[in-house]
Amino acid sequence: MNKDRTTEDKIKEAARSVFLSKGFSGCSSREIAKASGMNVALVNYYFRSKQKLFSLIFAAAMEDFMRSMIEVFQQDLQLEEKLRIYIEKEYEFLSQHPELANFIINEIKQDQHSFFDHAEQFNQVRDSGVFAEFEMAQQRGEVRKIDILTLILLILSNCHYPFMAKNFMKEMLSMDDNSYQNSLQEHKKFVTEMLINYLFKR
Amino acid sequence: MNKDRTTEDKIKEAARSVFLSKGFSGCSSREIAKASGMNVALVNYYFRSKQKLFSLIFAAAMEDFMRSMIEVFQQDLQLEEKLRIYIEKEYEFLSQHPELANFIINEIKQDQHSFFDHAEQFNQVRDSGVFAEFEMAQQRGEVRKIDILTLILLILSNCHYPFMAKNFMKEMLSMDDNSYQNSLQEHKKFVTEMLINYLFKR
DNA sequence: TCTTGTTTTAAACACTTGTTTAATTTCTGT
DNA sequence: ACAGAAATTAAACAAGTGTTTAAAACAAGA
Repeated sequence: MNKDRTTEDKIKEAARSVFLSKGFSGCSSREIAKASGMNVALVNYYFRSKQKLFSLIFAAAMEDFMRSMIEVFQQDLQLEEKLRIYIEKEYEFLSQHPELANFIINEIKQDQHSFFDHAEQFNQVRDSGVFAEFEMAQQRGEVRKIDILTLILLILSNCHYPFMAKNFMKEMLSMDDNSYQNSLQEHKKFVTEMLINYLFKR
Repeated sequence: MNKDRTTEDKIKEAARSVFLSKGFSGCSSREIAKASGMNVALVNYYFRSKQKLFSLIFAAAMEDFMRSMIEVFQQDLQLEEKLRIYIEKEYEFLSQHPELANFIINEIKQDQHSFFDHAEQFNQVRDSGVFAEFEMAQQRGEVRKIDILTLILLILSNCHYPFMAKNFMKEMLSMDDNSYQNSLQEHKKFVTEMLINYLFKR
């Protein structure tokens, strides 16, 4: 069991929740303070500035966001299995953190002069060797010949977008939240099948 | 040749540019004024409020964003041709308006209590009859049996996400803007092939 | 109890926000 | 040239912004 959450943790949790749903420019320090039950001065007492607090939250969110990719790609598995498991994990994870994809993609886009470094997670993906692995499988004729960007885009598009465009899709098809979430479970199967069919020769 | 752009138009163009790159909450009235070479009072003189100006820009952007979908789906073509042409048009359009997908998806997401109505464009999509057409083709056994949400998601994911995640992908794969744009032209072909292969039986 | 350091608070700071005012300039038709 | 309307401006408004200050409340060890 946990001890009482400290004030610092309460603020951090509130900040995460507020930042993720509204973005850095969409909320104020006072809103975060109020959401945590504290006042503005405490936010800066513990974290020095809104920007520093945000950087903290963003870095943690980035780790979460990239975890399944890094973990699965590093495992010793057949490429096809890696893809299956990654899709499974990503849908499961994003179902529980539906705002994360939007948050990361947006804040990276806005981060004009690279305020924070996303380098570490990206390096881990590159260093996992999965790209080289894919290229070797291409040479053995096991997988379709496409470039790495296309490969990653095919995968991430179909994993991230369904969560990022939730409200857009809900309004276009007049769906409620529940049936959308449920339908995504079905969608996951089609995405998996389509990608495997397309990428792997048999 | 155009006459001189009026002040109203200058402000509207500046507003579009600023709103699209920073979002509603990411910019100020004064920033828009400055970008148009005018001052703050003029912005409200012509458009009454930041919110009203934004609604105007958003509605126009929404029309642009949905145009290819509506136009192509309404045409009298085979389903497979519709898909081919839609992907082609969407990539061409988003290449010229790379910020649009992000803008629409985000502002709809933030629009908690449905401030503006996106209903019209969505209705036009539904009224195009393309969904019923797809379901009939399913019954004739010409296309794979999947629900409409999955169909639309498969298509939009692969058309929108590559533009929405541009900076994210560029950083992950250490690419510059030029080579990314070029690679997307290749990507388009793979997406088309994959979707057609998967959806249509032959 | 007193002291020292930490945590919390209300208040203030300077600056930005969206919006409005009232005065001035520019235009237009007579 | 003049009058009335439209366009433009600088300035002001109240409210909100991120951040800091200085005092108060609290904790713990002597």
